[in-house]
Amino acid sequence: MPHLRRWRGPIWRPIRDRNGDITRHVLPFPRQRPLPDIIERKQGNMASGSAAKGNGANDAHRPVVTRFAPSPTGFLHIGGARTALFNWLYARHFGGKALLRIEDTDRARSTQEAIDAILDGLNWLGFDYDEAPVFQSAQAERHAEVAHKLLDAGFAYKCFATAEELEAMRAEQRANKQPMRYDGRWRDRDPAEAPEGAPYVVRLKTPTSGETVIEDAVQGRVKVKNVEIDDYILLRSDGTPTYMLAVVVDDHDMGVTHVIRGDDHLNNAFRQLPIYKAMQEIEGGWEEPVYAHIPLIHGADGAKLSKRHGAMGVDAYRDELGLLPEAVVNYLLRLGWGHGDQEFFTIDEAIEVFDLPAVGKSASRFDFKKLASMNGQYIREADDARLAQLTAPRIAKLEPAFGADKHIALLTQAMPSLKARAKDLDELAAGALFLFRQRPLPMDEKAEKLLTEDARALLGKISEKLKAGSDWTSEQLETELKAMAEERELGLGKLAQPLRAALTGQATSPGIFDVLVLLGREESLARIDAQATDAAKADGAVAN
RNA sequence: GGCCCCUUCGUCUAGCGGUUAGGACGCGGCCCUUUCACGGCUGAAACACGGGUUCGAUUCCCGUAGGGGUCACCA
Repeated sequence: MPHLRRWRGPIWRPIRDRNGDITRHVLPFPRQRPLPDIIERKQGNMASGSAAKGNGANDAHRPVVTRFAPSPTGFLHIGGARTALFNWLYARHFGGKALLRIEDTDRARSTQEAIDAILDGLNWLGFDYDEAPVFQSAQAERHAEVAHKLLDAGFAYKCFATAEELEAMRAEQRANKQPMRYDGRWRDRDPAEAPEGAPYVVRLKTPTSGETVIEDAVQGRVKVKNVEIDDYILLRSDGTPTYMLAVVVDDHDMGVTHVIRGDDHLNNAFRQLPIYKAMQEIEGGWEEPVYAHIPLIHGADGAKLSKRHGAMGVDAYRDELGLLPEAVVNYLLRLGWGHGDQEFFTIDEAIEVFDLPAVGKSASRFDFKKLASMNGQYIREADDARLAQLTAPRIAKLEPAFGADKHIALLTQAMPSLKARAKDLDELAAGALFLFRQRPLPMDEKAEKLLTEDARALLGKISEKLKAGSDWTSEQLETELKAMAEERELGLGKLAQPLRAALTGQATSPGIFDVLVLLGREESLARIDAQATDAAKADGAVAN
């Protein structure tokens, strides 16, 4: 038996900031805490002398801080949504902080539209964050500052190689089947040898011997030889920071203790660690985070989920697929993570039991069928009024006569019998449509088939009988129609199916007595009479 | 190609040396039934392969194969 809970609606939404030329987003949270709080705590840790000892298991001495760091070059897709979920759950589980950072250092590819979509998506899924989101682009000066500290302390150097030069280098490496990486040509060269005023990038001086070990909270112990890590770029020739520098600086400045992200970043961790180590040496207080690289989600065919591969924005799951956010979250939770045989979790249960050791190590495929099934379960458990609200706009698109204000009550009333038959909001809308159709009622093919001559004659009798009846209740109608079927030695189905066709224009619908009651006496009789063979038979639909 | 990661039913997963290898989605059957659903019961369906370690491997180790990720002045 599923343990379901009413989903609480969004608690926050993006708003625009008025000062400056950049439009910012602020999350109006109650949970906000001032930044100095973090800084003090971190310094306290330093003083206590508990040096960052590799990235062991969860460092109990540091309150958990996680972050979700999407780059706004596209919409929030399903893989990002799951990363966000895991980060959020982990923080909530340990009573820590969940933070959000927009990785918009690539100004050319970042768009406001994408930022809005991401915030909107997170909002829809129900994730709240403890501080206003950090915009990475706004930290550029800080990133450069760190780069210069690295430079001054000899952990980084200036590289004057031109783009053409590097391309030639790579071509040669490719030709010789050598690993393609920067060869460190400016690592030990005197900058004075560079042409006067030539542009340069700042590269990190990574260790050339030994190996780096990461105790990943999901992947376990992973080792990489340091020769594999090249001297990558920290600062571009225009002085702007690269992603590799920015993540580390921002994670440090935000006090992030647990970096939970897709395992496409696993290799990056080995490149980022040297920055922590260098900065730790330079100024201290740069404790390495715990890494948790979660496996990617693949499409149904096993290939990486991409834009053209079923990786729609989460808004499409809401708008186009008509799914409930709690179903999407629950499905995502069970992709790559398990808790015994349990399939359904309320968000509170998820917070209660979620932890990293139960995250699997292998990639998983996205299965729409299972998502749909889960969504059906959640629809059946969902509040009727809420479902009516969500369904109304979809009905309006199908039937112009539908008006939410005047029909919402009926829709809500019908919901209990409608929702057992739907897996998403579109099916709900389709199933509800007959209630709001105008006469003459359109008949689908199967309904037409049911309305034989005999059936139409029978409808006439039914009409007579029902007109004579007093109460228009489910019980009363059932009694009358069953009695009628018995009199005529017919199965109830012989009676009910033509009736259903006349009332709904379809061969399938909710229970016939429910339909009768929902439609009401007047409308029901009108629809029956429109199909019944009467004295004057005007073939087909007769408007009343 | 170098490096890194992964491998239980078709799919998502449970299992953490000894199990009739469990659950869920999907699929088949039956029941319920006025239709369609819902619900209930039930069936078919998996440890990639080869070596070790061990009294005993799905489980631990090493290979092979297959899959994935990553190698930018993108993030």
